[in-house]
Amino acid sequence: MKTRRTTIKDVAEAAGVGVATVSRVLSGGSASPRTAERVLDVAARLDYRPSALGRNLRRRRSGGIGLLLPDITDSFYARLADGVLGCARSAGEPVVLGATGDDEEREAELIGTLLEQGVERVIAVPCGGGETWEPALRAGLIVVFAHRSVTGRADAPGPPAVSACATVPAVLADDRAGVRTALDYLTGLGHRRVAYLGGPGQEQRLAVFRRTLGPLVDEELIVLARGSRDSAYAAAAGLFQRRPDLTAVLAGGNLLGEAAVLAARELDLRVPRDLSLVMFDDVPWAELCAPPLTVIAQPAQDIGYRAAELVLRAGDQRPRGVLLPTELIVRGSCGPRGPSRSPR
Amino acid sequence: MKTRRTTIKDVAEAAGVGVATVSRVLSGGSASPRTAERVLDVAARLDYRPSALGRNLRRRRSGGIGLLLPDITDSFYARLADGVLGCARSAGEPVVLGATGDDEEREAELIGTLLEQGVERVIAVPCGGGETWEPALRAGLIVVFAHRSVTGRADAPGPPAVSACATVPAVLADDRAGVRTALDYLTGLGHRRVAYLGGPGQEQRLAVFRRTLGPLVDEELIVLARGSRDSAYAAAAGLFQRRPDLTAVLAGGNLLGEAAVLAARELDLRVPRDLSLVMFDDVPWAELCAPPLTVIAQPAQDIGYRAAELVLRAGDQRPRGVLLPTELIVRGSCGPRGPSRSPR
DNA sequence: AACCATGATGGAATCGTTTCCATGAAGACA
DNA sequence: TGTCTTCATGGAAACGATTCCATCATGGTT
Repeated sequence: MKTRRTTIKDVAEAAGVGVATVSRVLSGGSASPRTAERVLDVAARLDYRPSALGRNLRRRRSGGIGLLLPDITDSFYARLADGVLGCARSAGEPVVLGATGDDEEREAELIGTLLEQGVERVIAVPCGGGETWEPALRAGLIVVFAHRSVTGRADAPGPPAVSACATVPAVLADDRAGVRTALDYLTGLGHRRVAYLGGPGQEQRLAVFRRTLGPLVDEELIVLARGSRDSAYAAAAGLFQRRPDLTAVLAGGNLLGEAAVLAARELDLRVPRDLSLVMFDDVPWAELCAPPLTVIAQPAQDIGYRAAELVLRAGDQRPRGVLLPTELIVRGSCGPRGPSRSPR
Repeated sequence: MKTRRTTIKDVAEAAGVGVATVSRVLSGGSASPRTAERVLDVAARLDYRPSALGRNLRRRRSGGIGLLLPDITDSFYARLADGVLGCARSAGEPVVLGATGDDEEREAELIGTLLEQGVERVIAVPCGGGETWEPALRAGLIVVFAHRSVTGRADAPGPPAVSACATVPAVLADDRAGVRTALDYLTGLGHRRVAYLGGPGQEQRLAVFRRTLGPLVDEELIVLARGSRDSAYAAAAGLFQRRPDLTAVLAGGNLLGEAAVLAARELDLRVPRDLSLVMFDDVPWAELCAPPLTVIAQPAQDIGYRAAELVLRAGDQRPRGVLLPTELIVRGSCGPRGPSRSPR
């Protein structure tokens, strides 16, 4: 009993006009008011919905926005996705979601799938570098980076050629200001041994961390985890055990922050008495935590929304990038430097 | 400098065969080993990737899985989505995501978009009833419900016709057992006035709640919120103020649980001394909360994965549904019934 | 009245694939 | 050797839209 969908041809016949006319009426081309009305009427009566399949083939691209995130399970990326979804909905565009797991290979694979699908607009939190994105750009993909951007890797061999990725617009939170504010706050409280607990793709933040801390920076206090919860916990626990003299931690993401709280609790470190903690990204549970966490809020949803706006407004001269403000929200996880747990 | 993609025709020419042969070789049809090798070789050399656009048009459907969720920002749905993503990736299928906001209209709209795109396989946490889904099913959509299923609304007028939705497979957590276990636990601790804080689409749980509690049930202690955080908070705060005699709450989701904790704190109710709390859905922050929350864990990711399996395995006789186990995880948010705050 | 500009209209080509069908070659069997 | 079966193969027809282009009607201008 599967009844064939009504096609443009059906509408044309029923309205007694040619398919070209129907197409024109429906996509706002020129047509006489009388014809237009009749076509619209018939189309409505037959419940005609143009198939995106035919259109896409003809246009040699499928509408739709690709969205590549490290992990949809991470509250930050989920909110970012929500922003994209919101903007896409008002534009009537479907969103194709892919999780990269912060793995270059998987990212490349997903880009391939999108390309195959004819998706040509992508919003990505990139994990791969130029080697991943340059080919995609060459293939005609319209890309907007969100939250992170592809920086010419310092460790890349060969001449520092200007990467095509540099021309990709990026919607970023103002990490620089965020890190600075947090560090000012912590050093203002008297902390001198401040650790950084980072995740993948945080070169930018790390650089600011180093620069801001200046002579106070201690490379041993900088720890990078991979994307997973386990890895984050291991990094935090390892750091705390290795360096009992540290008095404050800046966690570069809510997963890292969670891990820090857990590890601190496990090692019987009292927050904020023994250890002050500032976390990047304000999540709902930051307030529920004991003590409530002091955080650097990032406008995750806005980032997504703006990125979607940018990627949809292709062709126009697009701004090179957008920097959205962060905000330090002081709750209860930081205190003045107490007596160090084990002074050197 | 946009260079046209290589098409099947290019490959055919370069390999000195017909396009039909290339198509056959690439999709595993019959071909002589010699030809096959040559075609494969040429295809690889030209970096040929078949365009999904052409294929989709011909097949009159685009591969891909539609995923309709109330809110990607909710940790539970995010994990569910992650499960779907995992399964879809191993099948090489793209996933089109849509957020319904638990709004029937938006859901219907999204279904329309998917249909238009030629997506014919959908995993949904439905919010609309038969009026939304029946037309979709009639249009040939292959649907699997996740987490909730469409029950014939008791309040629907007309004869209780067997809805086509009843034939849609559903992957559900064992709510019945979850609610029972939680209630047994709470009543075992001596609680008699147990409230239920619910969200949209929880008829099933609510029914079990009423049945299990039996004569103890108090309709005034049953409060339903809409999907948003604000609404959840209002519901919780309202409930706590209205009925200071209640001693335990079962929150039907992590948003509701969060709201309950917040509202309790705001009203200076001590958990678990003044108020015992059990929350549906184990989220990472449940452990970070003060006190750590006792929860009914649901296998969100599995639900997504299994649903994806089911929707991909169309045609085969599919099981009617899958019921996945829940687990009560006892932490610190429940205690014996203390002296009631204001005994009647 | 002849001519031109304008705008509505429909036929047909096109997008890149899959798949039906006809063709021809090669091998099997009597 | 003739016939029949089997199988690889390529041409061509879909699929459903958009869009180029030629045609035709209309109305205004000289």
